[in-house]
Amino acid sequence: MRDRSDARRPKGRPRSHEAHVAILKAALSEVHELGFRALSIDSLSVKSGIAKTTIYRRWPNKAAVVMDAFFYEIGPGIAFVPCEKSVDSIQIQMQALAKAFRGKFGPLIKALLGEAQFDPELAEAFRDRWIAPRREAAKAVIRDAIGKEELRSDIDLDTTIDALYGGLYYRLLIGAGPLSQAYVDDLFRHVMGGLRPRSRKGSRQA
Amino acid sequence: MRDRSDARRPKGRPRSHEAHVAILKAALSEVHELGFRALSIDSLSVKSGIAKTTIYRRWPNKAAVVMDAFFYEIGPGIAFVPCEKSVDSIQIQMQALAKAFRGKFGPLIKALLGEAQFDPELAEAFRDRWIAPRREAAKAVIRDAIGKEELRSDIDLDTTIDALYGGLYYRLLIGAGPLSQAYVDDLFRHVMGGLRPRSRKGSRQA
DNA sequence: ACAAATACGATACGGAAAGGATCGTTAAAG
DNA sequence: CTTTAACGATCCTTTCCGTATCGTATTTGT
Repeated sequence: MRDRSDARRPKGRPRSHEAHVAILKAALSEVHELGFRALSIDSLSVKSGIAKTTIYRRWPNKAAVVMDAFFYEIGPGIAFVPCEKSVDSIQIQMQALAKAFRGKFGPLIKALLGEAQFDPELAEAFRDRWIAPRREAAKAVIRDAIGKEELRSDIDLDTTIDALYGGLYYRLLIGAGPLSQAYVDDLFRHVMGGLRPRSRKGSRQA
Repeated sequence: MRDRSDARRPKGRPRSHEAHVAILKAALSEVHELGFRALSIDSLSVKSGIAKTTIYRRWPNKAAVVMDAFFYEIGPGIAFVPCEKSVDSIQIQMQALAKAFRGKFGPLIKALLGEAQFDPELAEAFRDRWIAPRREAAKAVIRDAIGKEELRSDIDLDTTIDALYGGLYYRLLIGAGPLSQAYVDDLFRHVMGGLRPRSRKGSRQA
């Protein structure tokens, strides 16, 4: 009996999906209750009831497990909701991201980014799977906003994103102040001021 | 014989300054050559010739050692140089910081900030010793700039700093693009646009 | 000169965790 | 019923952490 998928199943015993999910769930509960540092492959093995060797067959280290667990839990993630004014869509998404940072995903993202400072593969995976898709979505919204003349036409998309979101990650990682709703609005307003087209000519920069 | 310092020396054998410096130098060479993760108290002990017990008498863990080593090496750090236009002073300082990030201090700061995600005491020390002094200096310059009407008078100092520097730390820690000179100028211009006083009235935000 | 206080070096120890190796068992395909 | 590959159980080595012990060295106070 073959699977209905087009790629036919390889020969031997297939990997257990139950085991996969059990490990991810164990990773989530451990990382939320005890934190990333206290989590170990050994503890995951005990908690999930899956042998340590099996975990090592699938992931190279605990950071990779937690990364998968993170995406397993967050699913499609924080998306942009369309608004009449595209800049509103950006602001709302920034608030949603900040809210996620304040909630249970904050410590998780902090841990993954912290660990990524020592693990190039983890860093690349984080960029590819978390950062890049959101940046692409943001670019589309910014392009829309430029098209509607809500933003200046001469801005650089990547720099714009960095200016808007840099402060959020800065506060998350450095903790120089709360990631409150008011702060996000402040940050948005401060940066936005320079991104809008000048309503009058003059005041050109050097 | 008592020291010339006003606070009289305590009774017993004083701590060895040579040992102190030897450990910091060993920490620097290890962290630059092998990286933070490969460094251990044991390896520091071997490299410096100082007993492990002595190291533990002075620092709680390797992160604290590396933190002290970092400040030992960077000394007064990256300061603001006065300019005729205060905003130029900010831009120059941002370039200097980015240059430090690109150089040998980049990996060091990455490691300290990465580790700080798991070590609240380290995070606090990093904020108090690295972040806070620079933010204070930046605030003084921004106040000057506001006084000279190079910047709007209604901006918030903290938010302004976050908007300007958030992108730099974002790129350092997430690595979504190079920290090039051109990037820093771009970031500065993008954010600055909204921080300058409007030369004409109108275009007020909601 | 001598006692008290304290740092230093050497050594040993127990524990946690990483990461790999072995091997008998189990679930699929042909 | 054979082949293939995953699984679970177990063992192992290595590294590092952090602490404890103890004899030695250096300083202050009397």
